[in-house]
Amino acid sequence: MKDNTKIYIEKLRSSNLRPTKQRIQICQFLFDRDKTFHFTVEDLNKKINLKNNSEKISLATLYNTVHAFKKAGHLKEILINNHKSYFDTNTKPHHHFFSENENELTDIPLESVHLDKSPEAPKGKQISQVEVIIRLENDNQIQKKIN
Amino acid sequence: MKDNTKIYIEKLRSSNLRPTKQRIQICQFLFDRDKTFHFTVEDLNKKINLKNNSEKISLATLYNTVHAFKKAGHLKEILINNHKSYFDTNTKPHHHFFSENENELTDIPLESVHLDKSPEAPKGKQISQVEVIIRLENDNQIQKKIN
DNA sequence: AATACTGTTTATAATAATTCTAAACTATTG
DNA sequence: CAATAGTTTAGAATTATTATAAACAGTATT
Repeated sequence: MKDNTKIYIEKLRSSNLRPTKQRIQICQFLFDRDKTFHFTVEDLNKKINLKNNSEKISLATLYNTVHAFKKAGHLKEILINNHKSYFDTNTKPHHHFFSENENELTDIPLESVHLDKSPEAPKGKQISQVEVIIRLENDNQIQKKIN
Repeated sequence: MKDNTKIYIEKLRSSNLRPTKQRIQICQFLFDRDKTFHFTVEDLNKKINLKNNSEKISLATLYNTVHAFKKAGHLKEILINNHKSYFDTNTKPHHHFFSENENELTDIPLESVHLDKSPEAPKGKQISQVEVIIRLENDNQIQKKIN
């Protein structure tokens, strides 16, 4: 079991965030993974405070930290439906599937979407981001059986 | 001053909605316009109840009605940021600019955006909608003056 | 037109996600 | 180690929305 503490302390320092024990713990929870992790703050609260037998991290701290990480570019906020914000450990630009039935986000790799036509920004504005959300619903069409 | 009342009564009836005076009034407010109208329910509440010297329409009714209209296909819900739902009188599929500074939506006509590559839906799912949100920020780059 | 039926409106309470507040605490700097 | 400035915390406040249940209003039936 390797200890990434130093790495996260560095990561935090370089973002002008003091490496407190809460932040380090959150880093480990969020970033010690192979796969991208999608979550709401409420998710994070449940999971990080259930899993850990150590002291609880307050909800306010989770909000603060997640926003600080977002500001620092370590998390991307994905602005989706139903008055919930989803956060994503994958900060590279990418697009999303959104399953309306499960209320769940999945990444779409950047390279499997391409826009060959897009409007210019209005005067005084510049494009800061282009986001494609492909909404999915359960396939309940009549299935054509072949056999 | 033409009276669209009958048209709206028909519209409501054909959507299985009783033509109540509140609903007719909301129809007139929303649909007696040339341009597309983007609004939140809170917006609608302020505007419809300020403008009118007639009796106030309760917030709950505005929520009910807006959702009923959405269900009936007369409004489109656009799921944007900050736990706010914007509604749009333009129900044709189209895309949006979202100005981060003003927190404001603008339509992008369908034909000025085109995807020439998009992923397939996962098994058991079908694509219900593709939405492109182009986020804008104020252009505060150094302006190159030409004269 | 009176009746009953059912959908609708309303004020208010409830919920959910998030932000604010102010006091206690902790990392950093000198 | 003391001063200071950033951080955490519980709890209150806020915002958008939905639920509730009583009063009300269209509609259909007679």
